[in-house]
Amino acid sequence: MDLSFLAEDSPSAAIGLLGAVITSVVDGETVSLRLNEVEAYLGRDDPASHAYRSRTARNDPMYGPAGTVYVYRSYGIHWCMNLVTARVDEPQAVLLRGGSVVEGTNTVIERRGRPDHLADGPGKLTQALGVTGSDSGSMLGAGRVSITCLPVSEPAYTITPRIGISAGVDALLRFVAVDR
DNA sequence: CACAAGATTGACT
DNA sequence: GTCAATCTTGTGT
Repeated sequence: MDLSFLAEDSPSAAIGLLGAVITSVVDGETVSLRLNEVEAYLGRDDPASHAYRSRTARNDPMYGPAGTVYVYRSYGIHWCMNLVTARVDEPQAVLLRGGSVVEGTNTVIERRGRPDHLADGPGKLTQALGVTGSDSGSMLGAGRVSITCLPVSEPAYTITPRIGISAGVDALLRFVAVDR
């Protein structure tokens, strides 16, 4: 799988991820999601980014190479998953906000504890894949998570401001696939 | 060292 | 629509 597009700036990488299929193998169970909602975070100049201030133990993976997985705990309860983009020491990432299950539906229903709303939110998507903080810092394809399919054609998408942030609210960096 | 705020979700009124 | 759960970072004392 050619993941070189992840080395571009996060907005470009985010668009390239729309329609891509991400797969995890956790506890012997394979789950695949087609991504349809992502957000770009720009790093040091982006007040909404975790890398806006200093480099810490949490955001350290953001400074790694494109294709690094960055997972953080949200509101003390959920895990949220990003894919690092751009180059080393340039802390950019794409937050995976939503997707549709294309493989392992039964496993996802079991993990989510309900038959619907399986991956329509960053915390839900991460739980569906079985990804936790222990996956943060690992590399796509080398750990439990990989990209197994890219969009076949240019994805149709809409652009909106990002969700759930209080700084940088004007930036149009959320990308939602039109044809889910 | 104390404490407020957060890239959210699900249960409840 | 409203609200609690729960932990880590960043900032101030």
